[in-house]
Amino acid sequence: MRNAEFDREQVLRGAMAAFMHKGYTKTSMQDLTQATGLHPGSIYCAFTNKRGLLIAAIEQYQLDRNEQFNNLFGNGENVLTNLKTYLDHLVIECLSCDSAQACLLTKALNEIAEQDVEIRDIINQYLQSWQQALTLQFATATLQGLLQGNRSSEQRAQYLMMGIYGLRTFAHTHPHTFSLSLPPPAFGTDVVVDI
Amino acid sequence: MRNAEFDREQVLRGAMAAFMHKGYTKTSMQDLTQATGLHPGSIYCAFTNKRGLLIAAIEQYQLDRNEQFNNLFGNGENVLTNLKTYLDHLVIECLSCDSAQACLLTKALNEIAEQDVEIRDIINQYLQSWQQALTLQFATATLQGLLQGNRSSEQRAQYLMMGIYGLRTFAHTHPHTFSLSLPPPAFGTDVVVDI
DNA sequence: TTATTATTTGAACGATCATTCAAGTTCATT
DNA sequence: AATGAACTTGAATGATCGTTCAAATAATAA
Repeated sequence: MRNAEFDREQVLRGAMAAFMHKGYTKTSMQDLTQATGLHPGSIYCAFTNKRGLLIAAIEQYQLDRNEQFNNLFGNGENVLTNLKTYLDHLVIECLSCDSAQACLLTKALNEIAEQDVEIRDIINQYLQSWQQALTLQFATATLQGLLQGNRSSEQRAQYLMMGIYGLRTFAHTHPHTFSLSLPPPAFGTDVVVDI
Repeated sequence: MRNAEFDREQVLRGAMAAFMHKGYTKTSMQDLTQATGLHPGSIYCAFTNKRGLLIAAIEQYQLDRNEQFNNLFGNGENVLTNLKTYLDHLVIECLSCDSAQACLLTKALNEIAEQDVEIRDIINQYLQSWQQALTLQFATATLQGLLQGNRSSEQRAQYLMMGIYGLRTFAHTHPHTFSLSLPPPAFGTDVVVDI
């Protein structure tokens, strides 16, 4: 017997960065050997495929985002405060303007959703669980009497997801002048109570 | 002398469809010869490049969208009514669930923005002019006393663009059950007055 | 009609792609 | 130490990619 020499998470984060920067199709195996430090044979041994590496990278992306989410909402703070800081972090991330500003899930969804149903379903499942986590936060806020109006928590979460999608694309359209131009209205600090 | 035999618009619409369906990188020249009816040599004679064909297709897309926009807002109707039907059309288009539901501009922006600055700038210029057209509509509505609140027309247009981006991505995430699940709250008929 | 010029055709090209595989290496087990 | 299974290596493979080009064709101008 013999164990793999590489650090799986480190490899997957390298692949993530490559896929986010160039997109799936344009990222060559040569790019991936450089980004992961693995030779082609090792990649195929561990992940079957270039496609398998993408799936594994997407899974790791989801795990990382999930941990980040739980770290933020795991404290006993006010739910609305947490939601606001969550959105603030998102806006800041979009402002940073590097290739990591794109969400690997939506980026991959845009590129290959129509070609690969299996990957599309995986991505949609992750996005759905993300939305459900937001729904749970809204439900908690409602129970604590922090929210008004008669919209359901599901609706609020769904609408917030749409807003986040829009924010990310919007950031793409303003790669340089995002911070100089008008900040997206009602995002960051205001949007939560508006919803 | 000799003129081209093909119908330029028809060719570009075929290329548009191919690029929207498979994305730029995954659309091969073989796909394009089939989608346009042109042989490789003719494509290179008329558009220089595969890249040149994409740029021309994007331009045609913008022209088509622009004409559609002007047709809707060119009547003397109430501006808010027009805005509402505009969004209704957008929602219906997203519901249709074919590959044309994606906007070629945002799709190309997602795929190659980071690799090709020139194309990114072209796309952003088109999106910007689209946003300015919306700004003009909001300004007209404001002059007619149809809108309340103290947000500027630029802010409203910017926010609406973000909403449209979000709606399109959201439609991607609900390819089958979009109409069965909750319709996106406050979109279609309500969002205009909310903004 | 003839000369000229542009377009069309489609086979061929080199480059690059994802993938394979046989040889070399390493470590857990005996 | 010897064994053997799993991982690593990186050159080789066939396929496909975008692109080219010389010959054929067609339309305009003279």
